[in-house]
Amino acid sequence: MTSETIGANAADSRVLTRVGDFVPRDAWATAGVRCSIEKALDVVGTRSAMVLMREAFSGSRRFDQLVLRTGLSEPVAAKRLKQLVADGLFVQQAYRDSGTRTRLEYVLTERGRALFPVMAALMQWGDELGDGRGAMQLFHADCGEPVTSVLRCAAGHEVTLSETCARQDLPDDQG
Amino acid sequence: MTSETIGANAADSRVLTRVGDFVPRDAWATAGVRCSIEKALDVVGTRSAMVLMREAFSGSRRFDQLVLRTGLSEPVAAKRLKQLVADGLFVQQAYRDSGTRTRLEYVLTERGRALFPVMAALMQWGDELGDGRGAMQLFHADCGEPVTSVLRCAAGHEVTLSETCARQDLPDDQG
DNA sequence: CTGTATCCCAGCGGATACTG
DNA sequence: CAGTATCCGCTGGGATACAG
Repeated sequence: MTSETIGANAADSRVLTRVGDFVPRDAWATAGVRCSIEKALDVVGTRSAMVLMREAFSGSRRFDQLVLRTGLSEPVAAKRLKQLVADGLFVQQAYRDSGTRTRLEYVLTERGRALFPVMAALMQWGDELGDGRGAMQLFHADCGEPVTSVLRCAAGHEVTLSETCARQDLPDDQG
Repeated sequence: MTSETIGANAADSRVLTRVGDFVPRDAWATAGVRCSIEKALDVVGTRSAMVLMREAFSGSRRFDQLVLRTGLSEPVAAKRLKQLVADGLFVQQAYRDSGTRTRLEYVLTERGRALFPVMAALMQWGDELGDGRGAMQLFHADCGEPVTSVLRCAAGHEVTLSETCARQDLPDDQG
């Protein structure tokens, strides 16, 4: 069975399928809707965007540091940072260090910080590629245990791929 | 403090920093190591790879379905699928439907399936962009509750960004 | 049905030089 | 220090036509 009603919260007219089954139709393309994955990739779909976010999570805030530590060229970093500010992942905040000059630094917004689970999951997946050189492991500061990205439902269950269903919010003109 | 020892598991010589603090140096570039993020992006860093994975998780296995439902052109889909097979995210499996002909279908490997938390996290993040059209919500099949991507430590604690530390495995020649 | 071959264009990203 | 201007090569991706 490819489409069914599972659980009270899902009892509506929208498309609900077990992940791994077929969804009923070419929903995205037919509806002229960009799916969430594509919308996300419009913002962080480039290597430069991702490595800048990575460095931002590592604490870099100043332009020269971001350039140095990402290995990007200045023009690329500047262009991408400008786009990321426009997309609301960074804000530019004035700050002044010991000297007198006031400078701007790139500070993650809530939307930018919300990308952390994506980065963590991607990092975890990337660690398992290749020889393990350059691996980065995350830890819980409070207890020291390693941190992984998992799927969890609102009832607190840890959910695997095969236990997951998907519901698409399609436009009104869907039959 | 930017570098410290937190918890027993982290008590070694590698770089350990609170996420959000600075790591001590330009570790990636200096060491000539591609970080896990970049390694992951080498494989799934393109829009075509991501939408093909999305459709694979939705159950598409045949070439024509993957082409139709991703909206990619055949040449792009073929090239990317070939690369994803080479990278071990898909295997091509023979199957035969009611007719007599044997065909190949693209089946996710364990490595491919391991990308699901990334896709789920990215989908979740992308849902919060824009007008909500095309949003896709995941549910736990067993209880119907919505599923989200979270960070969890081995001790079972749910971990936020500010509670997370990172340890980098740098090459031996690091001082 | 499952691709391949060819051609084309747009965008990413690097190098270099320059500005406030 | 924090970018901008310009130029250029590479790759991603689409269109079309063709092949097993």
